[in-house]
Amino acid sequence: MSKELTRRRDLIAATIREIGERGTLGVTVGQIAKRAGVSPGLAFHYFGDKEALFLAAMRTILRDYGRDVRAALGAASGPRQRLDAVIDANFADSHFRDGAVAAWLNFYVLAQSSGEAARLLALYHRRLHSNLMHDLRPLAGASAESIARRLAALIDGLYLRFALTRHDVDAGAAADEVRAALDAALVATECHEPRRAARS
Amino acid sequence: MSKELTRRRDLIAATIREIGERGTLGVTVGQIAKRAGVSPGLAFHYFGDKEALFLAAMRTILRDYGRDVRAALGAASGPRQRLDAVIDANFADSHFRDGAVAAWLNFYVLAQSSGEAARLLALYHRRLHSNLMHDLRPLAGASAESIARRLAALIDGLYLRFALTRHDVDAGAAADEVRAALDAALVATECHEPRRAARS
DNA sequence: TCATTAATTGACCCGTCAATCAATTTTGCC
DNA sequence: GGCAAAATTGATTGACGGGTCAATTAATGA
Repeated sequence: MSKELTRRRDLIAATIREIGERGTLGVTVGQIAKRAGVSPGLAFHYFGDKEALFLAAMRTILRDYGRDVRAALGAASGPRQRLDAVIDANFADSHFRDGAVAAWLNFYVLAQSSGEAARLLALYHRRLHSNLMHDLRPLAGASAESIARRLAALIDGLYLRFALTRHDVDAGAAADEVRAALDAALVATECHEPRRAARS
Repeated sequence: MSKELTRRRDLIAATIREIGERGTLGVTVGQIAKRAGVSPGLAFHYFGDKEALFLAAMRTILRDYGRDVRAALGAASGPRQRLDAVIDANFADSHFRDGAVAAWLNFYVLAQSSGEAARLLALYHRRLHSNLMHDLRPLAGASAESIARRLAALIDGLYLRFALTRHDVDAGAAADEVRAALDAALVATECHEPRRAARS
């Protein structure tokens, strides 16, 4: 039984690394199995088919992400610190390591045609949104909803850009950009009522 | 000779639609050719291989995007109006129509392993950035650079989210979000350091 | 020790698909 | 009409990859 868990873990890790290396979900199950030091048949034995293996890998990535966020929140106190923690967690090294980036990109593609992938993606969206809302509400009141939407999209967009720009992937800089946007949004709501958005 | 142009156009249109329908670059050249009302061989005759066909399709999408932006800018006057125009153009219907969304997602995946795709993507990034900078400089001065980076990422992130969320793809709402972010950024810079109007 | 079960292998099947190419049709031209 | 060049076909090839499965090996335990 613990043998099975080990195998599953190994295969999932191999899936992420292999996709990360080749950049595409078009890697073969054989390549993944080989990297896991296992025969191709075993991957099918444990996961059924290739898509299920990939989705298991994404579930692992999302679980790790959730763990990181929770850990960061645990060490923070007060709305602003907690928001910073969420932002930092979204650009933690673990999200750029291995093949997480490539996995995410392929995940987006798959989410268009796979109901399960779409479900998982929606889960991520909901989690991020509710994490932001929790600490944005006390700071921005009625504007919280709109700010949360913007921050979430900004996080995704920055992740995309930083991930796809070969040269220097400095995750810290991305987190700073989000913080700057958050500052601007908060200052703006305090300073003066935005005409188009909700009032604070 | 104009026959060739017609064929190329048809094949490119078919590529975008086919990818849009299936969601993946994993469509076969045969399917694309069939949709274009042409034999598979012809696609290879004109484009060489599948990747070249797809990149030609992306070049078309980017060219259309550039055209939209230029048209919108032509009808605008003053920095703020021009920024609004750029933002609107980025969420014009044409970017969501057909298979543009699916093409973009697969383009991101390909940009990881194809130099040409990466080059094209960088071109898009540069264009967007310089469009934003042109009219942000007079409005935000020294903050322009950072605001432009944030707006560009926000645009990408919102596009992703709106594209991947089946239910309500209201592009206008996305544009409003970007405008709200722009307002906040400008208000924030004004509040922070009440400054004289710009240099350019 | 040996029998039973679980884990694992890897050869194999079968469909698929990118790419080729010889053959055929169409076009353009005199 | 008739001829050369261009356009187009679609059958074919060769490789490849997902998934299966019968056979083999390891673990368990009495």
